[in-house]
Amino acid sequence: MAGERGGGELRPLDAAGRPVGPTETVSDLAAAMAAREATEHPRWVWATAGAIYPTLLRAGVRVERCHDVELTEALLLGHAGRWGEPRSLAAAWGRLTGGPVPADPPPRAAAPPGHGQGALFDTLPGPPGPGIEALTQVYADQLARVATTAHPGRFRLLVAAESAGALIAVEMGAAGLPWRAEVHDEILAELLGEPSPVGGPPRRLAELASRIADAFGVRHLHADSPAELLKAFARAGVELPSTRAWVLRGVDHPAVPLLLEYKELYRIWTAHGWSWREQWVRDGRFQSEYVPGGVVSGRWATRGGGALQIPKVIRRAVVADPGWRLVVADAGQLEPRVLAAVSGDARLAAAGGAGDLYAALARDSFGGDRPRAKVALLGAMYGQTGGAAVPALAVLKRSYPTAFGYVEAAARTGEAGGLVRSWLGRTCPPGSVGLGDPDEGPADPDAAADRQSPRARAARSRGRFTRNFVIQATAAEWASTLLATLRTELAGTDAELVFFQHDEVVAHCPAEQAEAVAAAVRRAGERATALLFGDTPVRFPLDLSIVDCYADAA
DNA sequence: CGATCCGGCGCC
DNA sequence: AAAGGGCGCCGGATCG
Repeated sequence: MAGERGGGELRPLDAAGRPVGPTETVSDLAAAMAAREATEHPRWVWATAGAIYPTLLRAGVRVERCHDVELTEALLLGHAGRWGEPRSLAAAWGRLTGGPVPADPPPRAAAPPGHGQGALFDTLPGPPGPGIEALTQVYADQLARVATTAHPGRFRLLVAAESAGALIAVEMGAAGLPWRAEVHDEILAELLGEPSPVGGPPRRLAELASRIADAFGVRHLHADSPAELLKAFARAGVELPSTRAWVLRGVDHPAVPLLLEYKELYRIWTAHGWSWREQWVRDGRFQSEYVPGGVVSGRWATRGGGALQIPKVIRRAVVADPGWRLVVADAGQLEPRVLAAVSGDARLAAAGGAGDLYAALARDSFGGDRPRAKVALLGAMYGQTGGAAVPALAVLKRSYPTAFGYVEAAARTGEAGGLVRSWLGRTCPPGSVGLGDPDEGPADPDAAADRQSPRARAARSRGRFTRNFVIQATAAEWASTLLATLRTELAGTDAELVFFQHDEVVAHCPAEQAEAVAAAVRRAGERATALLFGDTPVRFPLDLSIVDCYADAA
């Protein structure tokens, strides 16, 4: 329990969360924790890693394990169908004791490196938080609540993985992703031309903008304004529902290819251009902030810099330090493999034992047509109802009824207003009642889908969400279990985890350790599979690359 | 004027 | 191949 000025309180607990010794007040919490870490390897129970671990890391203290009360509270509240209630230690304490339940503080804004980073550790001495007694009792209560879940063993794994994720997120944020500013500059110059000295669009964008205006026969056109574009197209006799790229691709007009290029480059300029680099890259590292559990499905989110949306062309700027390597691991076909494992469909599981699940599926049931097999499986997991996927979906339904039934059941539950859970017990949020606004809806009244009532459309949308949730959330669990295991595996090496994106992890390590790190990633993948699914025939192969540059990863 | 919504697109 | 699930972030448009 952290106090002011680096002091704090410590209390030893047993496995059930009962105190087994007196509370000790220390003046240097980091030092006291470091000492115990070295000798006892405890699981630290604290309100939340984000509030204390950055300070500890800065003091040179790494901890092996923790129990994150806030993240656990969120998981338990969700499981109990109480999504959205405050999750802080103080709130949990209030619910436990019948005291006040404070609202959670609003999420902090992203803090670019070197600007207000202090918010992470120089916390203003606000009102004193709940004391160590509250922490102890809430922890014991959480353990008891976990034991009452449908699958306590799985939920314990979920809590452990989520808590480990909280540690990794802080460490990864502190490490940063190796980033070569001069390479980034070269990419930008190549794509965009020279930056404008006055801060306007760079040369190639300006040229494209004027050519687009020419193509419409006007003097000026705001090419990044959808409204203006729609008007311009309308004047040219082309009525469009939107200016999305895939809509434009079907339009025959001389401005279209220019616009598509403009959109692509404009995005890079605004989202990952020079000013982005100045804001987010410091001392050769892109420093974002990772938020485990930031997405309802359990995927991580990030705050700042759009770390999970780095365009592929920009990844050339991600380069290992001299003498170091990047070990990049990507779990291929993760979501269909998850479906194979959780559904208990023996035939699909057998296909999941292959290195290429789609190919095996195609051989088994689609006459060798791999693209068709892929469309069918993706369509089943995302809830596709139209287009070319429909006949393929029928094949899937006939040949893999158990797997098909699994996602269908999740969809039906969602459509009926029910909740679904991941394999380890993460629960989807409830749908907002009355979501379907009768006024809204696509303009075209002839389209069959729009003849449905808004209520029915909302229900179908909800069904697609719950259908996907059971897969996406379980995939996130597999990935975070891998990550937690990998972190333990790497404890004795110089490797640092520097990036994690849903089903992909990047470690940065001395070249001579790269093979060992790659082997550790493989072991971590096998361990994650065994921890989640036990003795399953489904394999979860990893595409592994040892590279200098992220863009060179397979 | 700032706050918020929306269209659009990057990633998985 | 089709346009479906999850996000964060940008600029423009609009609201108060």
